Amino acid sequence: MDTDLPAKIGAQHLPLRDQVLAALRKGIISGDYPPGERLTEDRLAEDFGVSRNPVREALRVAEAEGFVVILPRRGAVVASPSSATIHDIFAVRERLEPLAARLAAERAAPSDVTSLRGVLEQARQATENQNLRRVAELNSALHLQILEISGNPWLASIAKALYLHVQWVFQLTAEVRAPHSWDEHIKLVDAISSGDGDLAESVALAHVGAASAAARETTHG
Amino acid sequence: MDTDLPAKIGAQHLPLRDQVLAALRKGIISGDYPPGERLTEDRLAEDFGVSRNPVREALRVAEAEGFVVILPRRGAVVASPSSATIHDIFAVRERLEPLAARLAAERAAPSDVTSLRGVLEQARQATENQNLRRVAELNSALHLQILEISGNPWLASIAKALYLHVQWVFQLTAEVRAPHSWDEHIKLVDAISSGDGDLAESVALAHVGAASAAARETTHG
DNA sequence: TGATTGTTCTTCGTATACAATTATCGCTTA
DNA sequence: TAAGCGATAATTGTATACGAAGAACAATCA
Repeated sequence: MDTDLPAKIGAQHLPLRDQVLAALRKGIISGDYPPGERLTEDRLAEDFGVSRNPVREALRVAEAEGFVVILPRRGAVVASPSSATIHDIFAVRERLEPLAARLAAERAAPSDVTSLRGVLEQARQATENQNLRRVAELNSALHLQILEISGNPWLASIAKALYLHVQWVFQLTAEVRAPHSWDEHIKLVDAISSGDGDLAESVALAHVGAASAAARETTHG
Repeated sequence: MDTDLPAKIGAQHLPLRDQVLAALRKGIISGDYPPGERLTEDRLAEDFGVSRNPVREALRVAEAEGFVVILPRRGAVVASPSSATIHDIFAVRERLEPLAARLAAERAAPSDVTSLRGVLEQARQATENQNLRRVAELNSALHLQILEISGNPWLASIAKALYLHVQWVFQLTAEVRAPHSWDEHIKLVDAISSGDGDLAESVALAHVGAASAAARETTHG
């Protein structure tokens, strides 16, 4: 109800509900709010220093996005992504990310390719410096950028949401695959910059497939 | 605030926000709230006989689902699905519905197959009776049922949302393709009941592809 | 032990208030 | 008449309070 708000949430000019939603997503993905944790409206309102109204609106959207489960009259709890869930998500990603790669290959402007190669280069450096956190960030950035380049907002938005959930689960277990997935990323960017949609699609499929297999091992193998 | 609420929204025991969301979706898809229409909170609150709070929560979710666009400090307007949008949606559906068909073929229980064939039979009768509205309903039911049978909730939820948008756009233009799409539906159910995932996937791809082509013709051809 | 009751916590919805912003409309002026 | 300007109205964004209903859990009683 007073000035501790910007400190905790950031002094943007976005509606509070959006700031709360962003903070909530971040808190959940980071493990700050672990799966199963009860999220009472009062508690979140206090955590973020806002009233209950923006919290409630943020919770509804978080539910639609699959981050929380709301039981009527009982409130919200952080969702518990099971291995079944992660398997289901990968099944969808295996269809969508190859499509995104194909579209990206067909539509990428030279500046897009330059930008993708920039990410690859930064990742190479981060790998040399053993900065795994940074490598993971760049991994994410690369995928999201390809989604944007695809030029299909529905595809981008859906795949992005799925990708967020994958990040969430992997952060909770422990990402191991990052290092050698970069060979695949290089091939993927090469395919996109070549403009060969078929090639980009098949490389992306192999890439997501490998990630999916690794996920299976990590989560219940 | 008084007793005109259950009359307009239905006396379910769901939270009002969910009832409002359902009514809002329905109003938008039916064309009751046409694209571009301003949806002020007070107006919706009056329409549904509730206060602003449940309306606001419903609007946030409707925005996440792509039915309305919310401009900060300026309120919500019904989204305007352009031909670009519908093209983008079909591009995604062409990947997801075949996957759903494959999974359904691989997992369908005998009761599922019976249920699907029941829908087909009802559709045959409705077609004989020239009941086009009913045919459209059954069309929708068949697709949604296959999504359920796929057993992948993420896939089902995403594809369902996309399908709703397709229905919306087609209702606004005028569905013509319904009659001869039922040959394809029969083939699809046959493929699913045969348990042949490859076949089901390719039939579904052809089916969505045909719908996509028809959509292109209708919307800007 | 097992069923019932009662207490407490929380959500859900309503109502209200008010600041900030945006839209509207009439008025002035060129 | 057309354009620009300013006052006014309408709407959102946020906060707060309150009552009702439901769920969980403990205490009571048969």
